Amino acid sequence: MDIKTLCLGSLTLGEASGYEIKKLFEEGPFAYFYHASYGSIYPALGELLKNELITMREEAQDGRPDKKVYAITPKGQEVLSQKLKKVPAPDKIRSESMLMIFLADNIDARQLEDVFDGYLASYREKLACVSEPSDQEIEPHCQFAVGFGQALYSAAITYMEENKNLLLEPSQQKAAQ
Amino acid sequence: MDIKTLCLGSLTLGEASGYEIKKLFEEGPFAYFYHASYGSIYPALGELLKNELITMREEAQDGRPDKKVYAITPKGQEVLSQKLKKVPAPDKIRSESMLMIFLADNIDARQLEDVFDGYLASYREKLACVSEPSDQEIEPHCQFAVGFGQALYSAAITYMEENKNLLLEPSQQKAAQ
DNA sequence: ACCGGCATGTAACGGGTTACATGATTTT
DNA sequence: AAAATCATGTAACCCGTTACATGCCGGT
Repeated sequence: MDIKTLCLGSLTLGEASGYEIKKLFEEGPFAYFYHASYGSIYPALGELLKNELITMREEAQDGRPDKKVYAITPKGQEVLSQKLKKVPAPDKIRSESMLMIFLADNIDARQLEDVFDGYLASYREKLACVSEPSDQEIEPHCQFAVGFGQALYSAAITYMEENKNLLLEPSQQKAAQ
Repeated sequence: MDIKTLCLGSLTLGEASGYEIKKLFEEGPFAYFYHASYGSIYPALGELLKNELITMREEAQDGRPDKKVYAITPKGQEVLSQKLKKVPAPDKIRSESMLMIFLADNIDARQLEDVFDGYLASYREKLACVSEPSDQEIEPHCQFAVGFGQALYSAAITYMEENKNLLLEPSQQKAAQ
């Protein structure tokens, strides 16, 4: 499952430009399960267009640069359906923040607190972003995805708030076993 | 933060072989925030050894192949501390399962249910794995990491169980807004 | 005057995965 | 007899990120 599939999939939700697709997975409520940079999205759209899996229409905007609006074709729909037929690969996560917390012995307390606070702040931001009411009507399965993100972020925030002491208390009291 | 840093960091927890490091991030309680394959770990260890950031000792075992046990050197400790000084990059997640759920319109109900069930099962497995009591004494910050994983997995499982209907009910009843 | 947001792209570089190769031993 | 686990390693390949390049418009 590569970025081409991601772009194709995004376009089943409606027309969009490369810029908009990027925002969807960088800032939007769906940022928690996938993301991609311009350097992969624009070339992907180029190839999809070449293979006629999508169409492109240039749209002039006032006060802003033109944009290229892409839409999926029937052929693209078919290819997408085919690509989605295989079993999904297991999740791949890479969290440097958690790695640093895990390796906390090797960093000083000051920095550890910075990492912790930054991580917590990032979750609060993500939660806020995923929680802001959308203007559009949301389909049930998108609602499911959004709610899933909310649930995860909330759990993370709560846990971090309640267990900060485990990490940052100088007197490392241990729970009696 | 690359796999070399990961290996170096792992070795601050104690000596280990490449095989053991892989298991730590593939099966162990820390599988949720990072992982790496042999194809990256073995070369990484090779380079670290070449740079004298780690040492290697071959250990014969009965009934099993020999293994190469690596340990971090003072120089390695220094390099690690240095590498951990920068601000951690934001988390990178790639969940094909959630992407498929998000694109549920493009797959048939039967497969969607398979994806859902598989995803839920994988979370249950992970939770079980992260919850099994360790034989070793755990440092507070490792405890924090383990607890974090538990909290996230639990939240995911609960959410999925309670909202399966959002995704799989044929009668897509919507909540009144 | 400058910065941030909108908008599209490219090219080099690197990093890691996948697949292959090998082999002993234990479990089924 | 086959499959799974332990154990190490290599090499090709590919995908994606980073950084660069460009430019307009609106707000401060």
